[in-house]
Amino acid sequence: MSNKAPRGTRDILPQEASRWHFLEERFKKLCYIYDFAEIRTPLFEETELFVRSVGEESDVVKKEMYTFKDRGGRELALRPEGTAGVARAYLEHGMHNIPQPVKLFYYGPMFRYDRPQAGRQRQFYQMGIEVFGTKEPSADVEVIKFTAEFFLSIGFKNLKLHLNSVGCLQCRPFYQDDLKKFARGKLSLLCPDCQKRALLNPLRLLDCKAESCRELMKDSPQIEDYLCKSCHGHFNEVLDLLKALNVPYYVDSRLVRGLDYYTNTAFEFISEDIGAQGSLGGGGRYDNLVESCGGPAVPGVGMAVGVERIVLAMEKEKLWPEKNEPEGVFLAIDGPELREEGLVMLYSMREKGLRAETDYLNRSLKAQMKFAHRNRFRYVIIFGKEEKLKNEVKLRDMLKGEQLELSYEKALNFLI
RNA sequence: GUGGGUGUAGCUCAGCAGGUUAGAGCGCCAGGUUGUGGCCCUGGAGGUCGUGGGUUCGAGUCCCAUCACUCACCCCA
Repeated sequence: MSNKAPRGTRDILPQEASRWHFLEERFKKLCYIYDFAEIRTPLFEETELFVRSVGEESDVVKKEMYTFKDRGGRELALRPEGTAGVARAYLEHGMHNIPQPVKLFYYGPMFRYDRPQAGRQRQFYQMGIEVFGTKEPSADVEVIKFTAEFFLSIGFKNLKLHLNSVGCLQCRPFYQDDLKKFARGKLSLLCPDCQKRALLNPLRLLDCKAESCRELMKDSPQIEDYLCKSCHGHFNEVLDLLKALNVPYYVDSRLVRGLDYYTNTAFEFISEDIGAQGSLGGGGRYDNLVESCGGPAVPGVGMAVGVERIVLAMEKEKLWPEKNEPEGVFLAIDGPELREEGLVMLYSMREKGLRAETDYLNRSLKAQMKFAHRNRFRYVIIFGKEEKLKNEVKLRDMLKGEQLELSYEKALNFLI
């Protein structure tokens, strides 16, 4: 026992939790406006689901999953991302047989065993949306536009939308091959990581951070020259629609994503000021995902945003509103013999829906006043011997510093 | 998994080159003010100096290990 939250996890204390509520509310409101319906899937799934969808060779599966065997011998894994579980649920409940597209949103914790750093934890929260059942570029745009609107609605003005197409299963292999060939010629000059990438995951060669590698890869083959006709057309239409909708974007031919299921459109919303892990959210199209989970060939497109990263970035950019105004009533009961009568008042205030609180430690009036002030109550009702004799209470406005004497009933009427 | 930085009170940090009872500010509690918050003053509570070894007459201070935090790589939200 160390009395510490496990590595890579942390507590969201009340002050921060209220910020999370704000984000959740905005997200859910937008989902309602865009007609996405909520789905809640389990926090763990069969390990195999993630292996098949996210990809056997991906880092997420190879080294970041929390896997375990339950008492029945089932191989399970805490979900490292949200899409796979939603796709599984889509299949399991035959949602491919209802009118398409099916638009779902989710919200909750994800788990990846990775070394924590700024904006990266082992348990982190994502809010995401998915559109199943259409290949149309307008669906990609729906998801991107939603994300752009979401970030705008919470105050971001400087996020960059990076956009790319990673092609499909037909055209991507040609590109990957040529990229490999290109890299092979310079293998000895590349950094050790890139030497591995050249063999295993050539697309990753494109976004190496080493300056020397960037220089070497400068003249590498470009994905856009390899996109097949349909991928090319798809991508261009996405771009046209974004233009028409005034969503600014930046075509980043080096943008690749780590989850194997992506096809065609890939995008990320990037913040400049929260350190190395600057992606606040991202997503793309996954036309082979449902099929590779053993279902029919249902196309899809979706995205997820990281709550911790958004909170971080909003702090950096000072997007959080100032402390809220004092509100509610604190009932200062001065004298233990008045407690019973006071509590009746307290609960009657709460019945009326007022934020009402009292002291539970038999503290002095002074201490109670201090507490009311610190805890941002707008009013204090003082109920002591003096008031009891006159059958009155004092109602103090903590903001104005004024107070008046009146009956409790009148005070209550004033407050509600 | 790899590398750098950091771990002293609830929080932010001092602690000089190893030397008696470990400090400050903020916060908390109480009093100054016989019932009234904010400002001011006084007092009080609160510390296994991350943990475990080692060096030394003596370790918060030096060494090693370990854990955690942090930043970066890898990768991603």
